Amino acid sequence: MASGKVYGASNMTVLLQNDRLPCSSEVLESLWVHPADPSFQGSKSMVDFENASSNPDGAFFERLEKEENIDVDFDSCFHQPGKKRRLTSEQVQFLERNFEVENKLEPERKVQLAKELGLQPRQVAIWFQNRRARFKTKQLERDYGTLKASFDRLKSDYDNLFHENEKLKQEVNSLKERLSARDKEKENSNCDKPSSPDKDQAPDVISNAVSENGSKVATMICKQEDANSAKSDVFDSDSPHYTDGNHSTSFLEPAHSSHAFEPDQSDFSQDEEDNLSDKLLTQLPCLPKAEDCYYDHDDPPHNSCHFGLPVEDQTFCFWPY
DNA sequence: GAGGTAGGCGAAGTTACTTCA
DNA sequence: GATGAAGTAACTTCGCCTACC
Repeated sequence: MASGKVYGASNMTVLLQNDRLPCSSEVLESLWVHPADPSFQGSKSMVDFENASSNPDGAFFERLEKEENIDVDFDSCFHQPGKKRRLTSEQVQFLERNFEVENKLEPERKVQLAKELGLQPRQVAIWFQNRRARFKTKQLERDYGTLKASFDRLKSDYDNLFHENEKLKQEVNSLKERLSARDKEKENSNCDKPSSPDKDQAPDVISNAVSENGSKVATMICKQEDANSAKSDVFDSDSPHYTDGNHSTSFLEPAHSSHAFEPDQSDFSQDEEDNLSDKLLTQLPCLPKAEDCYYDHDDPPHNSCHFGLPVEDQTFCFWPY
């Protein structure tokens, strides 16, 4: 008999742990019937010590003392608070099946289960309490995993967009430098030839620049849109969608916060951006006007990824309109 | 009907023990 | 065999609800 085997009775449980018990383990071992045993029948699976002890003449324990020639210390045998009495795998499986059906325990069901398992109703209640606690812990772990995966995905998206944004800023700076160099060159030539101003010169520069980088500029516009949508994906604890009772889905919903991702303007002022953008836009008929980039909130384009953000919330707006 | 009390239950946290690597 | 970590039965405390007086 392995130590720690469970001996349950309707009014007491006994832990056999080698030499810890003052009464004979062999005696108790012989009294125990494993639930898998053919003789296992409901509450008969365990010794009914309550009935035994309630025997009018105390025959059970008298017999125990006689046959084993031992001094049965009832209290020390059966009232050992804090001693662990592992449930058998059959008992656990039975309880698990019942837990799947209903994780709460009505009094009648508790008594019924206790009867069928040969346990005390209190043991059944405690098992259900602990099982609910374990279930909750597992559920929290699952929720955490889901949230973390979502966070990692968003963070990865943000990092990609951030780096792309940095690259595009560098390209804009480079275009600016070329433009100012060309302007200077033009001024010098104007000094030499005051009549014959070439009004199309600057646009040509832009056009050339655009022809070289046109696809990238267009990409820039789209990416700004993406940035806005990515921004709106960030968790917002103030979001009305987040409630204790319904947090399982809200974390995937867009948060309408305008300050989650602030554009980095440390190395490229908004005024500079605006000026350049004005120049670019006035010379780029191929690009849509800014107002055309935004849509009526009630009728967003199908391919849009704005999540219905109001225009004023779109902090990545690249040019004035 | 309002207020006090006892009992039951569940959640959360803890303790003590078992099992296993 | 000793040991630490993980699992778990049982306990404690607290809050809430209900029945009863």
